[in-house]
Amino acid sequence: MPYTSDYPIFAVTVDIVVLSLVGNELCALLVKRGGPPYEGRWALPGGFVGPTEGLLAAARRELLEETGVSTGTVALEQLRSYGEPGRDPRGRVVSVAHLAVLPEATTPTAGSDAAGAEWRPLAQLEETGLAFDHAEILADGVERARSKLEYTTLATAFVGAEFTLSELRRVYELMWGRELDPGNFQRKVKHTEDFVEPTGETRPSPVGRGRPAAVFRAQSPEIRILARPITRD
Amino acid sequence: MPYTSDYPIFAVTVDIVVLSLVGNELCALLVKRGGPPYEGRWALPGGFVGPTEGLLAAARRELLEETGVSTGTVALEQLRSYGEPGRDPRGRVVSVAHLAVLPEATTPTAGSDAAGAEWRPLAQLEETGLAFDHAEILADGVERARSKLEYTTLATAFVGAEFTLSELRRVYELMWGRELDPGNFQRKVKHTEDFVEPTGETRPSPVGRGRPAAVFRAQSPEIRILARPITRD
DNA sequence: GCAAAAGTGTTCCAGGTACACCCATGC
DNA sequence: GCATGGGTGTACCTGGAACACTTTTGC
Repeated sequence: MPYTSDYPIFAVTVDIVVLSLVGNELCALLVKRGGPPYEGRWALPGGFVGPTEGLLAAARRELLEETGVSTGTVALEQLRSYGEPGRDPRGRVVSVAHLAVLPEATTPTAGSDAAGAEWRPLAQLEETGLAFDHAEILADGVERARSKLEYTTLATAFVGAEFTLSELRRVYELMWGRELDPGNFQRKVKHTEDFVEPTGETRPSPVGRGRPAAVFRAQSPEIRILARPITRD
Repeated sequence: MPYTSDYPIFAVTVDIVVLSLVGNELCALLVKRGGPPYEGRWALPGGFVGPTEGLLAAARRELLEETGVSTGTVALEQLRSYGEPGRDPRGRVVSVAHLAVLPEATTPTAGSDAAGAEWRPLAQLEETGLAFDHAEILADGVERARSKLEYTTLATAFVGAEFTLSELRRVYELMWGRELDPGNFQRKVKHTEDFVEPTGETRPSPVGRGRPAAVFRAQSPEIRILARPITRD
């Protein structure tokens, strides 16, 4: 009985929807629960917020512990909070969910308290496969990411520091499940201010054939609002 | 010492950014704090979430207690959560902020624990006038509302059940601080599906002169996504 | 040369903007 | 009639969609 309070007691956790495109599939970073409740089930990485720790700081710490990712440069933002009574059998727990987007290269390092962390393709998740209300949180995170591709530079968070416009287009195509016209995409992105800038380098096509592609980098490491959106429709 | 826990203890509150257009000014519903901390300062309505109460339910209850508004029909949604350590001198408090929008007609009824609730014009608020971090929360709420006017039917929440298109246009103009072309606004709104529908009535101009305006109602009481946005620029 | 990916040019069209103009009312 | 706000018509322009076409590579 280490903690006492005059107010109704809540525990506060952070859960993180970590998304990446692995191979040609949208994947979430999930951990297999090593103990009850929901032992053996997949869950979002996350954990309790420390008594003197900020919410975003807690999310950064959990992300670091689960993935080993240097979190300074990572796209990480608050998603929303989930606090229905009964969502956690251990007691009244409010979870402040966050959304993170990582480039494909990132390999999860087995975490501290997690039995194992893995990229799991969203297409293969069963409806009831996730612990707690994490399926709902994950769905909300994916929708937020799909939506932010439209009006922010979030797509650059899915690719490495240097990328071709085909790689960037692939992000949109996989996330939206829809093909985009390569020519129009190229022009649109290049003419949108504060989005990408050319490095001057070129890179041969991964399939061998075809003209080498110009290499770009994000104009800014932070995610910014685009002057004109990349429309989804 | 009525409450104990095995996990770090947090208290969870809801705070509500309640916006309305009163006269020709954007106002927030604020309460004057009747006790410490921040005694005598203006604050957002809100309070502790009950042990078995959902977050949205808590926000609804607080809104009802402060304003007497029947909350079934009100535009109310979660905004985001604020949980920096030190934001509340009483201890570690995470606040799940909500955003509500009310029509001008709404009069606040003096609340239970609030010394007094009043519509306060945002333009006249001093930077440091609000308790806690409520100035930041309020600013985030206003920005969310301004943004949601673009791509949802939120504007209808600022006016009564029946309204003219001039009244609706006034919502955009006041919130965005910019005049819109009356003719183009009219056509745009009428041709946007699932936004407004005519009642068949007309209403004389409030200033006496001029052609009477057709009366409309929201196509749906819920706030919906617009097929094509009302652009802000 | 041929296939394929990168990148450019061009045409067409929907929708927004600006603004002229007509309509319906009070005085 | 005149002022005023409601509402429609219209000409112009911008930006996106579709797609033809050129460029640069590997084989």
